[in-house]
Amino acid sequence: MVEQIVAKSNQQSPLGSYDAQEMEKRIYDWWMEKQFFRANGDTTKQTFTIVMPPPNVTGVLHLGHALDNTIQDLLIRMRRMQGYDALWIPGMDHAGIATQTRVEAQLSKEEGLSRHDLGREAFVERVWAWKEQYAEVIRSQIRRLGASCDWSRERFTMDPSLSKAVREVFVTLYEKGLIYRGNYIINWCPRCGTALSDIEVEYEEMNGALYHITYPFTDGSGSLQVATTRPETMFGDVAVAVHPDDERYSAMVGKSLRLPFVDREIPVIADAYVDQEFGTGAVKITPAHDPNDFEVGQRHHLNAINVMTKDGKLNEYAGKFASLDRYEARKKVVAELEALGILTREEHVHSVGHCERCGTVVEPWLSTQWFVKMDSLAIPAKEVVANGQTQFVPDRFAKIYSHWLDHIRDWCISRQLWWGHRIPAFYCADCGGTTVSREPVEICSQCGGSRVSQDEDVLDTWFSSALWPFSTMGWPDDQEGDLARYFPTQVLSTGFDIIYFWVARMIFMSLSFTDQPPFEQVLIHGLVRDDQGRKFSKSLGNGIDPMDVISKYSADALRFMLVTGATLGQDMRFYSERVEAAQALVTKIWNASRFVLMNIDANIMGSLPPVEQRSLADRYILHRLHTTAKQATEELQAYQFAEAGKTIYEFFWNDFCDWYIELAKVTLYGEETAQKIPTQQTLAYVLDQALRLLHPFMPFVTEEIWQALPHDGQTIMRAPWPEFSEALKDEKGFLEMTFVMDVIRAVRVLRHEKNIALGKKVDIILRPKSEHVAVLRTAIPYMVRLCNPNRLVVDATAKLPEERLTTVLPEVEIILSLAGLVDFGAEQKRLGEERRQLEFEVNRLQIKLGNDSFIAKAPTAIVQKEREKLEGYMERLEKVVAELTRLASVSNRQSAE
RNA sequence: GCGGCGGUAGCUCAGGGGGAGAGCACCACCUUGACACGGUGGGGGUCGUAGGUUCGAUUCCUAUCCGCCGCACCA
Repeated sequence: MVEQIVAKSNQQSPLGSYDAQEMEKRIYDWWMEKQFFRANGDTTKQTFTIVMPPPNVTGVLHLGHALDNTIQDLLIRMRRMQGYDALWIPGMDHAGIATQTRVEAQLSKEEGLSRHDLGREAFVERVWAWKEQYAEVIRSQIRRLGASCDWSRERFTMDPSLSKAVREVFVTLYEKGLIYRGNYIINWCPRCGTALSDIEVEYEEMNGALYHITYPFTDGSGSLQVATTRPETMFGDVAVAVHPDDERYSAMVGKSLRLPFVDREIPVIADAYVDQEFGTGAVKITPAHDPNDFEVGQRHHLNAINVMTKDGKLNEYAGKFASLDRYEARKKVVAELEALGILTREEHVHSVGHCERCGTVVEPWLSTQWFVKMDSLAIPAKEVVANGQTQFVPDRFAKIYSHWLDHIRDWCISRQLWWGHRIPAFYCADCGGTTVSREPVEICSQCGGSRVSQDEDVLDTWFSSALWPFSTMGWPDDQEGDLARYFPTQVLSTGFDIIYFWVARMIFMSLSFTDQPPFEQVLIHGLVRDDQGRKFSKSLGNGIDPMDVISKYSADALRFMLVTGATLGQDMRFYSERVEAAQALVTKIWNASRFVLMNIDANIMGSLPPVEQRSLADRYILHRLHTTAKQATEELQAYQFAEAGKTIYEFFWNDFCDWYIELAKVTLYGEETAQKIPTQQTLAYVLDQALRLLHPFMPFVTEEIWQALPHDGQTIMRAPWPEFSEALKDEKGFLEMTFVMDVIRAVRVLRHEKNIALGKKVDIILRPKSEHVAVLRTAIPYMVRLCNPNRLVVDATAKLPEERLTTVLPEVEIILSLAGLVDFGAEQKRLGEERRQLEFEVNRLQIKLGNDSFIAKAPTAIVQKEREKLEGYMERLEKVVAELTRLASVSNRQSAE
């Protein structure tokens, strides 16, 4: 017994007008209040975990963060709906140099003070205040994006427990001999006043000069010319090197040269490092200011003379040039050497290292720093990627990763900053001993003296970031809770620019301290660029604030645009037109949902109508829904976000809105009441399921609509993900409806070509092959609504009127009849064109099928398919030719009259 | 120098051995009771170039040109 319910077409929709800003805020607040983001620890469920790459507390999020977070949220939401205990850990990074620099700039601007004026303790307090302020800004931005991360587990790299992890790792590595302190040449940023690691230096090609300087021999036997780009470092020269095989210089090896200005005697040495072809073939050796020279110096047991101060000025070793800035000094040195007639110059392009943070030219500088010994750590890190335990997506990034590890050098981890994790090393003023300790040290471990002080420096920010996947889960203190349950994580999503900085380091640290790689898959996405393909940068002023985009459109639209804007690993351009297109989809979903809500009765649940009550259109849309769910799920699980977005988009817009809703109107607005309930049920069911598929892309609008629909459960966030069910597969219904749709489309095309407006009724005669008669008769109500016939005849042997328009589909002839309106000449021309095209296809296929090697070698399925195509074309051609023949005789008769 | 990515419709991008797709833009018609951020139709591409493999190449291979990006060297 089916209760008769009449659709109330004038019923007020529970959905009002679409107001993204109000709605998105309200829904996010509600989600938070209900704690839907919390991983619940349900042990009957499998876990799915992502740690969010912690944004720097320096400032605001950009579109790259928005993309990264959307990808993660998409995955987390899908997995949560699939029944996983999904955990997404948010947090922030203290970003040592960057944050300190920002606070220093603010301090200088607002109070005219330097950090030294304030003192370390007071300055660090300022940075904490800054951190609190920006952390809140960043949190609110992440929320506006709709991120369903577990805020109850938010972490900061300088939280006490994470700081403890840092000390634990440092001390352990030290004890294993993998962390050491030493006097080595490092990259120094004179502006930031700190050491940098190799990867914090960015090389840039610059126009410079290669200077040839003549150094005289001390014995008066002439001179030797060296070539250098950095004459100002000559005060640190301790030798001149030539290649051992270089005959020009072989007699000079072992002799002494006199260094101009400072009159120091330096030897000529032979070292294979020298390239005979370059410059003069003689290199001045300055171990304190060039990494290669440093090595040469070590090999030859030469002293290293540091001639520069921390801020990039020459020191007392430079004699009268002391206290000059390095570039000022270069000018003066060059001028004086020129005046002495012992310098010449040639133009020279070379690459110069710059500080990644501030752009200052870095100085290779000899100083005492802490290092991580990398060779042994790199081996397992390479191995887990090589053996597939950890996969990069796209996998080409694995090569970049491995290449880096193959050529890795020790990691300089000390930074001469105040903001960060203070190095847990303590030095004794009495015995000079070093104590490295997890806890504060009062007494020297070596001499028992009490005059100990902690190392002034802090650790590289990336040292703590490297521990993020496990330090956020309670390591080292709590290894039974989250760590045991949620580690290792499943996916990491990040940009290719931090594969070395972060991804590689997390992998080797996790392997060292948890014996597991930190994630199964690493998704690498490209950069978001501006509409001209340029990087966003402050200097270009082309930045786009994602929050502005959300304010103008919606987070749902921004998310959809970002995540469908490019293939993973590929850069994308940001076009507001594309956000508009995404917004159009959001609006379309909204409006279609309003239609559904207006047309279903209150007690219609989103359950399916019984099979026997389903109309052809119902069967069609259900089949499409389930193939869409299958395809989209596969695509999402393969991280093909753009493809998945497109799959769902096409289903929703083309199949559901353009076709199904229009077909549903036939029953909803029709007289046949028995069909109304199944139609309503189908509408509600399909919309519900489609919203679930869309939810990871556009969480807000889907939640809002889902709440308005009849539903089970509290939130769409935890509604089960649509599964592809074989029971709903209905290939036959799908093909039959598709056939009907082709007929409808053909009628519309014909009407359009002949300028017969849809409002004008015409007689329509369909002459299908006998096996299609039943389907077409069933579909008469659809065709009545969508083709607007005066009279509609479905009959393979229908008698045809003289005045008619014909179009031939593979299995059916379509005839429009309209007395007095047919232009026989124009019709001949139109069908002539149709014939031409059909002949072209027939010809093409005949050639193909006439090719013996095609028949012999192509897969039989392909051959079969081509044969069927040929058959179809030939049948159609035959009918078109017949109609043309008829038209010819009619027009002959007419002209004869 | 080594390696990678990209070159497909006017624009932005998918796709990928069996006569090429989407969005936007464009043209025509349509204010039909969810939606003009809409509907119905339509035009538009020798898939960078040249070879090769193949029955068949836009897709695979090689070379080449153009654009972009890593890495290394650079006295």
